[in-house]
Amino acid sequence: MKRVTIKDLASELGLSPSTVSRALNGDRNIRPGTRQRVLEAAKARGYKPNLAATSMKTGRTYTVGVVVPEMVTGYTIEVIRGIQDVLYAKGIRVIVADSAEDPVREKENLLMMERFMVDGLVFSPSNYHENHETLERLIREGLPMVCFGRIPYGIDIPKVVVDDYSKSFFVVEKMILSGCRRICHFTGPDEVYNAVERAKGYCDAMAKYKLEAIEFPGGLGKEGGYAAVDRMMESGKAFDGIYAFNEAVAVGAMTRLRELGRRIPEEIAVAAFAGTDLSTVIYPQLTTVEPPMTEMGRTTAELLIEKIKDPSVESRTVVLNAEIKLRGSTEKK
Amino acid sequence: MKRVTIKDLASELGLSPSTVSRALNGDRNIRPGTRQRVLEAAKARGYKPNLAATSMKTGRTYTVGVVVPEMVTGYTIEVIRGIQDVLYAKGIRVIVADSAEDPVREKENLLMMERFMVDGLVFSPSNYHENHETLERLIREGLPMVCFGRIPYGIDIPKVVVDDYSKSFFVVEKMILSGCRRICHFTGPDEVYNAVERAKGYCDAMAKYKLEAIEFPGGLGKEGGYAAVDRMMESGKAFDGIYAFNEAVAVGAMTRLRELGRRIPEEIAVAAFAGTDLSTVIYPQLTTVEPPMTEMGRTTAELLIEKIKDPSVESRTVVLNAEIKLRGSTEKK
DNA sequence: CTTTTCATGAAAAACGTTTTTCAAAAATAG
DNA sequence: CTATTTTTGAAAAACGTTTTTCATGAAAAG
Repeated sequence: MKRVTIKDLASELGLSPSTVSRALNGDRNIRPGTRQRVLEAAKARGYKPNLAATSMKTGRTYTVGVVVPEMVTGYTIEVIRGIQDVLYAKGIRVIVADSAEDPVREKENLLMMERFMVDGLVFSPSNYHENHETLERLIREGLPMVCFGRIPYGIDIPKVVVDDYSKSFFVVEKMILSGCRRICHFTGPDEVYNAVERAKGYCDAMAKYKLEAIEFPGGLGKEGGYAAVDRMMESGKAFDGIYAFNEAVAVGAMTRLRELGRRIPEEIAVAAFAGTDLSTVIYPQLTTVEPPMTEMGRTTAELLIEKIKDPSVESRTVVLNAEIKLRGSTEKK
Repeated sequence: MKRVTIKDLASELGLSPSTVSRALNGDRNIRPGTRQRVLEAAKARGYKPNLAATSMKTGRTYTVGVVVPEMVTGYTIEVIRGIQDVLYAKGIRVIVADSAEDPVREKENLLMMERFMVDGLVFSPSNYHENHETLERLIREGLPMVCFGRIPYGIDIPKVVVDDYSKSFFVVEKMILSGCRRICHFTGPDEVYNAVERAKGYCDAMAKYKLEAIEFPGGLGKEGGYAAVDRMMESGKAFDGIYAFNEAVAVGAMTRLRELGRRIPEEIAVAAFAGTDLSTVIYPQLTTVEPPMTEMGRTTAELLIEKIKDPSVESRTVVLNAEIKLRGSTEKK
């Protein structure tokens, strides 16, 4: 089942391949009648351009890469869907690779995207300082790149983020206003930009109300949250609230709290940044700060397209609004 | 930052491009010393083959498409990771598109993959009878294709599945043996192959113990499970067990049961097919039948590679073993 | 030595486009 | 009508590979 080429169309219509190419690409140096004939024949014969040939000629591959630190939380998936929405609509192939929170794999992924000759790259680093050389080399060599969510440190690059700091501040403040006094923070890894910002927001909110800020490392996943509860207990201090780096940590914490017979939110309230569907399927439902994931993906893709079209555009940072969703884990009835 | 080509290497080494190509591709008509020199120069100059040019010549794009009915459950993501594991290791680009359970989008996705000139396609249909014409055309035109999980009806194609029927049978039997007598089934959509199989397994298990099989439509998501509980209540019959088509349906059901004050598993036990991480973060933890997702993805990818290499191989069906995980939602302490 | 075989590498064609250059035809101006 | 401009489309080159064909020189055989 051989694919029909531009030459086939040309000989069928008694035209030259160049004329057919012109007609197909909307070049204006062509008689409307001729264009019409070509377009009809193309449709009739089911002509589909050979992307490889087009790539060869134009130097573009019509492919972009997406490298993300993980792919298992609903969070990232939603962002990816947003990216795909925009790019697929433009006929651009999207290749996603997941670094599994491992900088070594992340580097491999970046190099793979380079081998794949992507026209541009969406990158969300596993942490903010690893793989800088690779990153800088790629940018220096002219690969258009946009970051979202987690971002690297000290690199001038377009990015799409939410305001981790102030949203953290506000959600902690809400907890305080609803009666919590001894709130601790289960932090994310130090190497994650957002973790640092969220911790700052927490500390400043506590400071505003002259409350003591206490942190326990919570990591990225539920195991971390689970363990952090134990460390919290061992500290000997009494707490009536936990603000977790993310949803998974919060869920792990809640599991442990339940095992220990603590009632949520009566004895201890729980809130977290970055909620997905998971927040509403657990009980009690989790109070969260929810970034607009799909929109984030869409915006990221648009920024990238902009950058691919004109690599000299300055690196914009788009800050999207995250919504605070108060739910059962902090709201006593 | 121009990319170095085979020609650059050739002129640098005083060889012809063809010789360089030979050396790079392990052709044996070349003196070991020459090959060595070429390989070293390639490494030194950072030569990376232009994939578009290679495609052009070989007719392969080194790209495969993956079309899945949804991408939000951990289920599909894990399978995708398995697929990526295998294909990325072989330098093949993986392009994933999500049909959002919509046959119209699904068709668009299939056509998009065709435009993208994928070398092969992994396909998991949203339901078993839509888009048959497109599917059959693609296969007829020689596109290598493998299905996993959900499968289309009446099409001879390699596939990777688990034994929905017997696993359903066994898990329902376990519920019966642990004391349940009045188990109902929250079914998946009739158009999904697996839903039909799972329902059969349920019915046959009930029949074996001379128990009445009663079904309520549960759909694909938690909303369906939530609503099904209400329909179950309205039926006026008393139930002490729910076997749900999938995890999301079970979770929806459990949410509603909790609202109604029913204790799980004491008053009513719950189990479901296809568990992810979600099963263990809810309370009580959910008894599930867990297909080996990543392995499923890996096997699917291997079958596809086989089919791409030799399109004439017969269509194998690989049945993987799913594990029954008994957890708190059925096990009374 | 000559002839035959073999190893090695050069030359050139090809893949399907896009794009530049150019020539012919048509339209306009004088 | 001729001269000039504009429109239209053909021809050919190019993108970076792979692959086929061919020529050369060296080694082996006679």
